[in-house]
Amino acid sequence: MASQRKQFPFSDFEAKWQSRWLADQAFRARNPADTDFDSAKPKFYVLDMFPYPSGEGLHVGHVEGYTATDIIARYKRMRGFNVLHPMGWDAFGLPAEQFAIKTGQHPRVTTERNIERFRAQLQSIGFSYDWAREFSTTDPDYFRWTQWIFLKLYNSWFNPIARRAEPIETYTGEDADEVRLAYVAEMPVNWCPALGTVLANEEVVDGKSEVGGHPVERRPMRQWMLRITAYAERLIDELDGLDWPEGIKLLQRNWIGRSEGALVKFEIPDFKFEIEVFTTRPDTLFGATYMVISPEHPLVLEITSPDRRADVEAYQKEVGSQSDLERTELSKEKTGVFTGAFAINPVNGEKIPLWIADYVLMGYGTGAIMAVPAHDERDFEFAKKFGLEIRQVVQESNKSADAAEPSPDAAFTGDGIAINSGLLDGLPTPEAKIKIVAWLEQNGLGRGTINYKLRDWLFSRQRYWGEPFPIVWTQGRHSALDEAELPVAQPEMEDFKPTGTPEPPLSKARDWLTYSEQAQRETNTMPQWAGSCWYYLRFCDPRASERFVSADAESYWMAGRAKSDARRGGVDLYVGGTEHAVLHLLYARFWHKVLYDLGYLSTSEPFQRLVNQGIILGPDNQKMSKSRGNVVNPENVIVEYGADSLRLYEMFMGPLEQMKPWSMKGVEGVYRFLGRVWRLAMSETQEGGWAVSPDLAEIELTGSQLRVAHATIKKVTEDIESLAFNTAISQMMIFTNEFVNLRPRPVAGLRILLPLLSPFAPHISEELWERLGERFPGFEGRASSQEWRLHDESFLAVEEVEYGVQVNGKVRDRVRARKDASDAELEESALGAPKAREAIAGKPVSKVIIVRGKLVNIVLAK
RNA sequence: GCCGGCGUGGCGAAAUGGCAGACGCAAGGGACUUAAAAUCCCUUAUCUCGAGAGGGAUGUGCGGGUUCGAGUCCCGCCGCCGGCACCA
Repeated sequence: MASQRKQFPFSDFEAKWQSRWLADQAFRARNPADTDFDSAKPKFYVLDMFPYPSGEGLHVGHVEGYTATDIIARYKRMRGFNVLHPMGWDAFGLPAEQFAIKTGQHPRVTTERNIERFRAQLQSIGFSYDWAREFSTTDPDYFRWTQWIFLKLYNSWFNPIARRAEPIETYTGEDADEVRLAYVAEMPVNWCPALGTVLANEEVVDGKSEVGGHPVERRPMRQWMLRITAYAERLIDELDGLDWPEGIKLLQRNWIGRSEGALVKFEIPDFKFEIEVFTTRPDTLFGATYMVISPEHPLVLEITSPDRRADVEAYQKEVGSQSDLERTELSKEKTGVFTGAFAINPVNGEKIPLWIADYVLMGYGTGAIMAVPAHDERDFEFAKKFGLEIRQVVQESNKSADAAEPSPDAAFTGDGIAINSGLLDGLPTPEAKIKIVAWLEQNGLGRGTINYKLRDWLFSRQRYWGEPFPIVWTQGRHSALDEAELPVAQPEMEDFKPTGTPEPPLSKARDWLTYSEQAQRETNTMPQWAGSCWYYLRFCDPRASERFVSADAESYWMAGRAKSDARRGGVDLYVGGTEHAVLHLLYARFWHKVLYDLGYLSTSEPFQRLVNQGIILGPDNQKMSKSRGNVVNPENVIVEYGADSLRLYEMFMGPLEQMKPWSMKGVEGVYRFLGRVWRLAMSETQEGGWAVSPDLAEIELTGSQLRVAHATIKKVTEDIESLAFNTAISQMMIFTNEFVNLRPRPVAGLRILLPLLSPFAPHISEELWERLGERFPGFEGRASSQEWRLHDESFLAVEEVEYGVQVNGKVRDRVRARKDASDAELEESALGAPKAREAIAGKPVSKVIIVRGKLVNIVLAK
């Protein structure tokens, strides 16, 4: 293909337009504080998930989402919006650090080189970013404010009454360190020896690190945590107003994992205390025949009777040595041991045995459960194995009492009618829940509560290439640095390899470590998520030096359409991959809410509308991967077919959100289409160059040409609004096919087409617009700076419409009718159509249904 | 196992409950050309009747249902993809 004659000389003009756009700052967005700011224009903030600039370079998956947002950005500018369309780099991260360790080069060097390459690649596709706003999360001017936000978290607490974050000074309790949104805790964490760092739960997949697939073990370590659990409720509730895919909202809801239930106190008679359990089925309390606590529960050894001690300790040891993967092995049989202790079931005073078992997790609820084997599958399995009593207390509503008598061979976990349950007998499950919770509360034995699966966010990493914490330690106590001391940069180090122990690499920087005679710096760094948690805010005002973003810029760009509801606002359109459905999007929402609570932001949600682009598969319908050798490099596509073809193809492949395979033949198809657009305006000269076509003439568009033109304006406009780019392109193909063979050819067609095409294929549109302007009037300025033209409905009207004639729903014939034909006329002409008459075959017609402009359905009597 | 999403020609796909397959790819035929490339035109869901012109039947994963009318709505399955995974 490369050797073939080019359809159009894209390589002669694509780079030209790219450098003109840069030189002219053509896509510069003005802030309210700028002198040339136009306050009459509405704003539109359209954002991409900024890339990690890896050594691999840009991927076709990046191009997909970035092209979609670029079309929107260019379109909105033409519709008269003040458009913010920025790009930057999420450049802290493990790959750069690991590459640096391997090669001995400083991560800053490789990071800068990768950024150069990414920027050049993005510019070679003609994206209309405001490059004056570019920054990297690794810039000290940026991470200074990342650290500043950390200090805000550190110096705040969540007031459960007001349900929002407040400055720590408003906390009246004894120890502020217990409630800070950023805190230090000794807890079991995911330690990855191969990477030499701890990882967040979210970064561990199947017991292995998400990056690199190295084994991860659990070990207790002292770590920085962020109290995201305080926001669990709001993070769920405030999803409601967002224009996000329902599936993504659901993923977040499930991740946060809200469960309504009750905390119930079980007295341990041999000791002075009670153990509390969380249950979602308090209505089954009468069926609780034993109790299980997690092997890691702090009270285990205290309650264990002397004769059971050896067994219990052995079991704890066994469980402790297991990896997460082994422990959660699904097919695994239930294990556990009896502690020798008993608990009292508060509803009936029964003494029930207290076991430990690894199916009860310390991290969820209270780390203790009441076991109701008749109505919980796990408890059932456990009870069967260890011969514990199974007592039925809920009866399936549609079964008779006798049928429920014999011990069932499976747990019944659905709703039903309470039986064998004293005061609850006869009540349906939902009512039984309410009644028993009220009873527990009256008797001080428990209370209704809501529990969340979400855990606090493990926020420290043992890495070099990340934001250092603005924290110093003095005699074992942490304290915050003053804001004036920011940024805290990493020290220059020769050796930033992991230490092989949980000691972070920064601990090797002796001079840097020493803050003062008494105080030493915190040596952990922040995770990569930190930088991406607020970059969309910085884009509003990337050079702000007095504040993380100036208030006027923030309130302008993040404002919502509906002034009545502060929540509705933020980025107007955010496009990226589903892989960030829970992590980045949850973390960013959390930070945003904290900053909102503290009064720094004007909206409580960062991203009003979210769209996920689908994955692009290799030509073999498999996920692209180096090992499969099916990776398509966008650079090669640009060389062979040009940037416009790449953009257009990725939008033409299918619906944006759908997964779809790559096809080079498909690229050639849109490339040929662009060739036809080119030849609409240009003809080849004797010398093999191109000149404005002599076939072009100032002639009036015919009625049918006007109809196609306005149908195209309408379709393209509507389809851009609904992100249905594939069908917008189809319509422009129809338009082009209509005009390409006309001689003479009305130049007016190009005046309509080129601006429509310019958001999709900006280079060719600008080039043709400019060259046509040398011969014809009406091509002033640039294609991309024309006002977006709207269609005129009157041109779409047709004189005569063809109707399908159905008999009993089957098309038998077709008739033509005047546009304004009456229903009676339509019916008459349909009944008279020869094929229809044949199908009717003299049978009586019971009714006739007319769908204006479409069809007539003749329904025969049965 | 639970929760989502998706099943339409040879392929990517299109279709406010209203004539299924627009647009593109591939394939076949033709025009132009010394020839090729490029370009342009025609055909192309499946089966079937017909010499032909032109008909007929079937068809949106499978089985039911609602409706004058279902790819689209409802119920029950099957398959693929994604997420969660002992969360009490």
